[in-house]
Order: sequence, then C-alpha cells, then structure tokens
Amino acid sequence: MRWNKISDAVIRRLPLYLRVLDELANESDTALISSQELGVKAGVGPALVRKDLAWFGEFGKQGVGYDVGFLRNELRKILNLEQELTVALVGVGSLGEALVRYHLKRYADNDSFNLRLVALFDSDPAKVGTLVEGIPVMSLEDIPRIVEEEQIKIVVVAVPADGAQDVANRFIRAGVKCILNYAPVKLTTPDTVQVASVDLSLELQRLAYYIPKHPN
Amino acid sequence: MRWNKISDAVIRRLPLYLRVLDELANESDTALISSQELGVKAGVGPALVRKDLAWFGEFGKQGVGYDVGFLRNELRKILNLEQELTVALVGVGSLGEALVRYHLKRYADNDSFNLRLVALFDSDPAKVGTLVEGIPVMSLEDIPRIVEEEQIKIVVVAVPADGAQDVANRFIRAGVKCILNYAPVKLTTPDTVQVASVDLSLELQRLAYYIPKHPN
DNA sequence: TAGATTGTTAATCGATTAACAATC
DNA sequence: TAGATTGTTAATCGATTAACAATC
Repeated sequence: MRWNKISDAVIRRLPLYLRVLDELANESDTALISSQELGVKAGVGPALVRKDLAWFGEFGKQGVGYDVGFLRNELRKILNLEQELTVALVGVGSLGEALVRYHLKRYADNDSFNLRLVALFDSDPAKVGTLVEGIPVMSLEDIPRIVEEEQIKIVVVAVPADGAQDVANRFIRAGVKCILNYAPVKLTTPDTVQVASVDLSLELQRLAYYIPKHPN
Repeated sequence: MRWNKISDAVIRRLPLYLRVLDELANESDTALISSQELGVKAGVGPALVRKDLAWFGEFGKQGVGYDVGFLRNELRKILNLEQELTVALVGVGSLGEALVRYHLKRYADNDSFNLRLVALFDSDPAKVGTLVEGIPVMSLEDIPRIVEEEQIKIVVVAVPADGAQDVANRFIRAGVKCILNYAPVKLTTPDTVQVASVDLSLELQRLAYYIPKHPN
C-alpha cells in the first residue's frame, strides 16, 4: 500500500466517510450504500465521494454501490486505524490535564479507534514523577528514550505558546511524525511531519467576523 | 462596512495576521511591516497577504509597507473584536466544564479579545440552578429569553453527538448566528449561520493516515 | 530622484463538479 | 435485459501566485 501524494483535502474527508459507515454498521442493517447516500450523510457531493475512494482502489460495484462493512474495513486500513495508536502528551498544565481526563481517555474504548495514551511529559520538576489518571509524568530529557521504547506515534502538544516549537522539535528529533498542537502558534516542521492544530482563539476570531453588525 | 461574500478562506487568515501584529505591537517597537515579513511570520505568501488585505481597503503605503498599529486596529474592526463577545455554553458535562474552567475564562483578559462567558445551559434538571466558576447553569427552556437579554453572540456546543443538532436549532431559533461545535457531528444550519467545529477524533484519524508503515 | 513595496490584473494551479461509458 | 451506479475523463470553478504599473 503506497499511494503517494494524495491531497490532504482527500485525507480529511476519509474520517467523515468512516464515521457514516460506523453508524450504519451499528445502528441499522444497511449492507449497501451509494455514493449519493454516503455523500448526503457526510456532507459531500456524490462525485467527490467516488473520486476520493477511487484513489485507493475499486471498492464499489456498478449499479449496486458500496458494501458498508467492506468499505469501512478498507478505510480503517487506509487510515492506519487497525493498529494501536500510542500517544504521548506534553504539558501537564490545566489544559493538558483536562485533555487527559476528558478527551483522550474517552477514545480508549472507541469502536473504530484504538488509542492508547502511554506517557505524559512536563518541564516542571515538581510534576515529574507524579501520576495523572494513572499515567506517569516524565521529564523532557526522557523523550527520546520513551518514544523509542513505547513506539509513540502521535504527540499532543499542550504547553504554552513560547515552549511549543521547542518541545515539537524534541519529538521530531525522536522520530515522531504526527503532532496534535493545542498551542496558539504555527509550528515549523519538516514536511515529513504532519501537524493538526486546535486553535480556539483563531476559531473564535473567525466566528466573530460573522456576527451581524446590527442586533439579531 | 459591508463587504459581501468575501471567501471564508480569506477570513480564516485574518486572525493569523492579527496575531502577528499583536506580537509586534507588544514585544518590539517595529512600527512598519511589509507584506513579505508579515507573510513569513503568518506562514502565507506575500502576494496573498496583500490580496487578502486589499479586500477591505488600502491599508498600506507603496514603498513603505503597513503601519503595525493601524493595520492591527483595522483588522480588529473587521473581525468585530472591538465589541464585547458574549458567549454561552451548552452541555455542562465533563467536556463543557473543562472548557469553562480552562479555556474560555482564559480569554476574558486577552489583549485582542473581549470575550465574556455569561450563561451555561444543560438539559439535566439536577444541574440547573448550580454555578460553575460563578456562572449559573440554566434550563434549555431559558435559551430564547437569555439569548435576548444577554445578547448572546456565540454559543459553544458541548453536548453529546445525539443532542447537538437539537440544541443548535434552539439557539438558531433564538437568533444566534455563530456556533462553536465540539460534538462529533456535522451540524446542518441555514447559511446565515456560521459553524466552527473542533472535532478531535477527525483530527486524530487524519493524523493516523500519516503514520509511517514501517517503524520510525 | 532612486529604491522599495503596494494594489491589482493576468496566469497558474489545484480541487470540485458534470458527464458518461463501462458494467454489475 | 433494463435500471442503476460505479470509475474516470473532461469542464468548471475558485484560490493562489506571478508580474508589474502606480506611487510613496
């Protein structure tokens, strides 16, 4: 499986399709779905659904549609969701702790997900050695060793803005290729490294633009 | 000020520019910046910077560049950041509470932000009437009244997936035009309403695609 | 004036949509 | 077979980049 240089716009829609298929697989006994239906449920045009899927193979049957279970399985393979995703989080401040407690643990028992949060890191010596939700907090010095030992695949960056680039660099040097960034900065990374950003203030400022000038 | 139908791709970059200008205004005494420099700091090409800004007016001087303080101010006006942004949050579960405690309060005292979280809502009668960080939790019945009284501009949806569309509809009916959605569902809204989504599992599944097949 | 950088138009690039032959 | 829907190619649409005259 080597489909090089498929646009990220395409990749971003695959989880959308997968979510629809997960629902169908659970809640109903629909065994087949057309690009039309799948598109409506995912909020994407039918032609685009077919084009997106066609990058990876011929998953449908003409005149019939796509087999829900089969397509779901193929998407899980394409997205690397069959394997366990080992995750580390750096920055055990209030945000980091909230993420550990409320977010990441939630995905531990998800259907189409196999996420395991294995390590926490913090620069504050007072926090190193403590446990949060049973997960040990380690020093930034330990990053290379733990990434290697635990085969960390994704790191969640939840440190303040001015430390984010530095910790990102440390994980990149240790071999991590996927970063989920909560710090309000644009991380500079080699293009072998993928960054997803959750930047609440950018989103809020964008929304503010759409506030009507005169009262509702 | 009515610049109708400017692409959302443009609007999304304005907060990026504003962030750069905020930093310059604080940390240094740089009074002028070129589209070149601003682009580098924001991660955007210089031609695009000029084109984006030109949608809203002529803010620069040929041969000189843009005045940092002036441009910052213009962007704040364009993005509606001069006025107080009154926010409500619905869904006081573990996620909602974490958002209240760790995220939204943080923006209360931000330089280029004037966010005020004024009301919480929950469908659980046991929670209605309690306070979270000093903010009262109210019943969904109260949505129309409170939106009107407090002039709520943005609602943060932090309810489970199956309740999200319903609560979104309630706020839309009450006149809210901006929704920040944390529920893992695509909200269907009239196109007079803007939705920003924070969907962690979609981001993680996207990142997973980029995990190398064979060990780092 | 000479040098620099804007605002803007034209060219390029990429992503989405429409159309349809292949085929289940 | 007749009807439906895929996979794919060609057409369209929109967004980014390049280029440059205007001008500070």
